[in-house]
Amino acid sequence: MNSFTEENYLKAIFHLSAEDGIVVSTNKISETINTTAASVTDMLKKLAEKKLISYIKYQGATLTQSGRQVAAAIVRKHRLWEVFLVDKLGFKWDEVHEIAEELEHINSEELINRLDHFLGLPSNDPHGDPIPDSQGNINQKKLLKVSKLIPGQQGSISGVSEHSSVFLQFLEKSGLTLGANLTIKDVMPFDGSVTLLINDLKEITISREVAKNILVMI
Amino acid sequence: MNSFTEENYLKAIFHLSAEDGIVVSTNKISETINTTAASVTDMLKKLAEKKLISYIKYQGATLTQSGRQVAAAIVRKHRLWEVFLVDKLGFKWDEVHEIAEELEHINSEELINRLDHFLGLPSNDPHGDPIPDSQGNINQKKLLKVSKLIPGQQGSISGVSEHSSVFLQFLEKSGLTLGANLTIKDVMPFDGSVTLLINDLKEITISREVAKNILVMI
DNA sequence: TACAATTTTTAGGTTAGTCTAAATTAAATT
DNA sequence: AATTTAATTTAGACTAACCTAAAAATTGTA
Ligand SMILES: [Mn+2]
Ligand SMILES: [Mn+2]
Ligand SMILES: [Mn+2]
Ligand SMILES: [Mn+2]
Repeated sequence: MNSFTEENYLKAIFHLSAEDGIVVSTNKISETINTTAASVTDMLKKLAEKKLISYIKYQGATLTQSGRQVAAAIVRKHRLWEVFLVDKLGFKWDEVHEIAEELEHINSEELINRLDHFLGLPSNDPHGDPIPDSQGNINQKKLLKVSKLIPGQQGSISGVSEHSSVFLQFLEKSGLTLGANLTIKDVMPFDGSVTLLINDLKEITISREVAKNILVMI
Repeated sequence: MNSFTEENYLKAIFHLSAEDGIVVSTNKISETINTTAASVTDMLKKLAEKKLISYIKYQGATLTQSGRQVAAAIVRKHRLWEVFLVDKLGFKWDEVHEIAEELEHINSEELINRLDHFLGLPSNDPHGDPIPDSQGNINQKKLLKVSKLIPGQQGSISGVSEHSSVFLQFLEKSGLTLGANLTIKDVMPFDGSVTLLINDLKEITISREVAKNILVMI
């Protein structure tokens, strides 16, 4: 088995390689996991030893088949637990991430499969992120940043790329919740702020920075 | 905060002092936690430093007020999660202990109180053990071992003092489940085995060893 | 291409939790 | 009370995960 720490490294590499391409640098990992680069180097050697990553000195790391599977399993658990916390225990979507960071390390196949059924085999977590299946496959729909849209375009909010509590609370307060329908009214050339209509009801203007972190399906 | 390891030591001392009186010996702890006595000594010093136990060299340890509260909180979490696993996810009572050993360390007051409500504020876990309240108070009813009963006496199964999977499966198979009504028919003088009637229906004979580990309320 | 800046690795240490073997203390037995 | 046995502690070491500071490699730039 892998330790909590090893699992967290694998998860970090998983998320970083999804975002940034394939090879993940020591420094990027050290930032996301909040350790020093020296510590990361130590761990990369160890994970390579265990054949969970391939690692070339001074180049970076990529997950192997088996490393990716381990990482996907952790992400699956994280997201299923988030669904549980929101759907069953009534937490808000901005309150569940930290708790899920702990729950994702609970080690029982049986548990997670029963939980999956108990929750009704959900395909997405409370933030719109797709839940990997038990084989680790992810079915990700193509999503667009609101900042990429032009006036007249429509879309429904299907995800966010920023998960901080303040950001999620802001969205909640503004009515920018998962599933909301957006129509782009105007994009200000000066700073890129976007004026849009939510569910054909409420007009709101958001900064480019906010627009970049809201993902819609067209 | 306390580490997983510290929590496990506190829990062990908690359970041992409930069973065996007050002062808990180094060796008893090392047995229940599966470490060497030397390791236990180290940890006892550390827990005493943190004022979670009082510890006298060569004498043994007892929980302080604050140590007992920490331990009770862990037991509360363990038992609530066991209820969740059985009532909501459909696990059998002999399958949940190991998973609860992991879940009991998840650190969120909010989570555990919401879980408590979600489960309907249960007062006992699937094995009949009482669930401490959020202040750490336990409301334990007086229970008797079946081995202490004499022919003619009646009682309902309200707990077990052995939690191994094999034992629980045996009970299940024999119809000796929580809530079953027992009438003592006969106690064999030779080896102490007990013949009893379950729910006025089925007669069964169990060894003295089994009888010692079934607890009834009269 | 040569030098500077940045990134990454190595070297050497620390802490928590564990272990074995030896020493010490307490308990039991003669 | 003396001695043997059992329980407990101490001493010394190990591993995982981390750190800082220094060295090495890579990358960017003049
Ligand atoms: Mn999350
Ligand atoms: Mn999420
Ligand atoms: Mn249990
Ligand atoms: Mn139990």
